[in-house]
Amino acid sequence: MSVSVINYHGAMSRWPSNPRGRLQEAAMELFAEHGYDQTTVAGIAERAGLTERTFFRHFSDKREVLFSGGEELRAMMVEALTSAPPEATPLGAVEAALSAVTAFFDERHPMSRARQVIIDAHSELQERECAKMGKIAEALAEALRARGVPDPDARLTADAGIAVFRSAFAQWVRSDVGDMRTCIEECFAALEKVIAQGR
Amino acid sequence: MSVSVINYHGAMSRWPSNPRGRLQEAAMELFAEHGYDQTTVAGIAERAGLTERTFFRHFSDKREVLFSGGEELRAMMVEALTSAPPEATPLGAVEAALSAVTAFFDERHPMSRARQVIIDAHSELQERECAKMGKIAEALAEALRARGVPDPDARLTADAGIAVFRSAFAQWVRSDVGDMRTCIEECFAALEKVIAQGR
DNA sequence: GCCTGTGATGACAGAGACTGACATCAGTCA
DNA sequence: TGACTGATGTCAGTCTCTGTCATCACAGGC
Repeated sequence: MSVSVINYHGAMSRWPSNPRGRLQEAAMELFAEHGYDQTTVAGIAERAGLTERTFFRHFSDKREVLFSGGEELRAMMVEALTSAPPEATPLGAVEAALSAVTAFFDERHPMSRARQVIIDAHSELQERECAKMGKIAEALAEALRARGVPDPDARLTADAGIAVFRSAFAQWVRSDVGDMRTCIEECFAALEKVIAQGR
Repeated sequence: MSVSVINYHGAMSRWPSNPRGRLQEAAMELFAEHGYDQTTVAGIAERAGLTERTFFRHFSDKREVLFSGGEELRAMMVEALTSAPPEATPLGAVEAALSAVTAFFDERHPMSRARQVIIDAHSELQERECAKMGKIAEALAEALRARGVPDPDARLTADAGIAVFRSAFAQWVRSDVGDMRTCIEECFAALEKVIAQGR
């Protein structure tokens, strides 16, 4: 293979710059065109002008190419929860964490929708998404514990927040307006309502 | 290979009876002895007196050998939710679903603990467990919709129930008494408390 | 301008998960 | 007795993922 492109140093190089991004782009395209399991890692790498081995240096496995943004999201939420005012209730702190990422989503509405279509079509990918949400919930619970909220309250509040997030995201990704903040507010209110109704 | 055992018809057979159970047992043993990723499917099959190919006829993948009980659990919960009195609140119906499986767990405390040790040691398995919980949540949400609860309430109530279940299970599996009903009741109360505290 | 890392990549081999196709065997039923 | 069925074995093959080593571009010191 012999490719010549301007790399991130502005110099000529045999290798294209931003290999991660190129791999993600190639993967999205191929998953959308032929489906997740009809796409091989070798095929993704080839379209990105790289090799299979290099793919696995950038992503721990085939699914991860669709999910590597998750760490950033988690970090934003944990940061917001941690820096919420000390007098905030556990649920208030979780609300702050959710509010902190609304802009992140609103900026990515079309991409999120395309990505969700792919995920919805393959249970392997749904599994990974579920796991990512679980990791975020665990991180939020840990951040609540650091604020002095004991278990099981910390875990329950974090899980409730993630439940709100999931419902809000489902609503947001289907809608055309793409206002994540409103979706979150509505789902928060709905959760409070169904709990207040009692059992 | 030539094995002679009394099969489930009471007759002599070349094949041991209950191949599924034998595979599950062999897998639990090997996972506990050598760890999940140090154990090969061929190794599990060999200990069960079967072949790798037969393993994959009984379980869709390597992880599933630890999780095939999940469908039973889901069915019990959906059944209980569906047959809850029509006047029950959404949260009340979900509580009925959780109550319906407490005995199931109390009967399996030592086995659940051994299984959890294995799962906690491997993120691949945690991912599958998370996905199974997600499937149950989806099934409960669907059962709530069938009772006339619209989204996002149905989804949120189901997710809240699963959050309670997860916290309760974590508490139960660590405790020595093994009273799942009490754990669920406590976590339910804790959830209601943190939500009532407001944001 | 040369020399020497250092980091990213390619090339290659191999283990292990999983699938498809076909053969075999035990039990069943006509 | 013979055909049928269901569960299994056998074998070949694809794909995911890993370890190892060679190569190349770039950076920094001399």
